Amino acid sequence: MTALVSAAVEMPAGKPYALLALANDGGIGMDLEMLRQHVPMHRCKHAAGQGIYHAGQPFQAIYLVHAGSYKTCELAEDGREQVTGFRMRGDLIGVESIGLKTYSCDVIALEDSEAWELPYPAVLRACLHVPDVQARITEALAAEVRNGRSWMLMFGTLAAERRVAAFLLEVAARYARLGYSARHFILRMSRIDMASFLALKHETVSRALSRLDDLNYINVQRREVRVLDVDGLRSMAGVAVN
Amino acid sequence: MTALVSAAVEMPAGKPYALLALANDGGIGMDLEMLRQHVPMHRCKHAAGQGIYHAGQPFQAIYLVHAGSYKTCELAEDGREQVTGFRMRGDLIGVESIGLKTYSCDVIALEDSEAWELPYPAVLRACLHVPDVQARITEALAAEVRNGRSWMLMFGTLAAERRVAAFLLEVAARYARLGYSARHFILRMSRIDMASFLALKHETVSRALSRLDDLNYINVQRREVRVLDVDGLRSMAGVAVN
DNA sequence: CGAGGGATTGAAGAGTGTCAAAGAGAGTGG
DNA sequence: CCACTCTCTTTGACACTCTTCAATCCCTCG
Repeated sequence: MTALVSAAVEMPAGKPYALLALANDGGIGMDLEMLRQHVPMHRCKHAAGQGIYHAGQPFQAIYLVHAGSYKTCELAEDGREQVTGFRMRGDLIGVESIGLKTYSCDVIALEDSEAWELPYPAVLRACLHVPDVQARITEALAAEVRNGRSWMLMFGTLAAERRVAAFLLEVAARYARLGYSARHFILRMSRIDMASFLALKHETVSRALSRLDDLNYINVQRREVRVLDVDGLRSMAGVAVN
Repeated sequence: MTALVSAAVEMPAGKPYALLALANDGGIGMDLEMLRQHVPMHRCKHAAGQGIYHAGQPFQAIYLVHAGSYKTCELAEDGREQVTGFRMRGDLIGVESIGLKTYSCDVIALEDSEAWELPYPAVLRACLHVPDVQARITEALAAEVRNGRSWMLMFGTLAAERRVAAFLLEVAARYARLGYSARHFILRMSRIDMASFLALKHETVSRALSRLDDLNYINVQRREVRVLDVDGLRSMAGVAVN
């Protein structure tokens, strides 16, 4: 059973990709090979739970997720913690710290994952030699700002259940964009991480998922999700059903 | 009384400034005069309630707030609405829409205000001729991403009262950065806008302010705020008091 | 096989939201 | 200049969602 599921949703990490995508805002086209000529890319593997970088460490590079998935975490002085996003294949990590001496957040692998390290000085040099690199980064950052604001809209206007529905639709859309099934997938993050991101408690998330299951909008068993009624989810998330 | 207050907190809009600051992340230094040589800046006045631009209109320019204040609003397909930020003198507006054909949100004046329009094609040209312009915009965008994430941390981890306390401290800090009093200021936005931004209802914001008043952390009368106990506010907002 | 973390579910309580009413200012028109 | 209107704000009472605390179950990993 578990093996079957894995086969159905496993990511073909070896498949080459030519898009540099960021967050949830569609692919940002850039010729990876051209970039590679100017920027030495180091492959970095991370075990589940391991960090790419932590807040306070010197900012030296940005990262491109190659396989697996990561969470970004914001930390407060008094110990409060907040998951601010999840990154998967094609997402850029670390751009939020551009302009700072040190990284502003933590990035932690949710599973065994791999990211490519792009030393920032080399990226800056590439901006001068490779057309569009600078513009792409700018647009990617703008997309990330928009992304954050659309999550604000969700937090501010949707109740718990609807928030969870919106989250599932977003996850499904991201899988679809990567070429995987939007109808059947495995959540990479724990209920606790999901709850933190959604500004809820993990029990509330669990209950919301159970209720979506009861409504036959989805079928959920621990981290495995099957979407049964996309329109039901959409109307719940406040998205036009057409 | 009202006149006295106005005098105490009025903004000397005529005072020239040499910093291009964005959002809440400190000033981004840039030589405005040098920029002006390459970018024609049109002064745009907006009456209270009037919009600079609305979601869906063609993206043609970014704006630099010169006087007054604005709110940015995100809109959902089903009519839900969310205030995502407040902008004041020195803040850049419109950068979130870079890379799009149309603006992604609404920007509305909270009072009679003035913004300088910077046509985006001219800004792009300036990037080629004026050193650092591109880098400044990139860093400003990165700062905006960080800013959004720190608000996420606040939403996700602070209860209503503490959220309001954090908001007041942030407003105070912004006034201080502009050279005004951090101890005595006028909120430019309605309780409803404040509540939307904080993901609360306006009655809850009103009650939270009343309670902060009862605790003698602040003194509030409609939109006029006096900060009496900064440390009290800070500890409530989860910020180190030292 | 046991240990431990993650997930689910229940019951009770706190914190916000909702609904309603009333007061205070600002702006308008007579 | 004053009365009037309208919006914004405040406050109360009550309802309800979400959180808290707790117990149980399940899966994974050593």
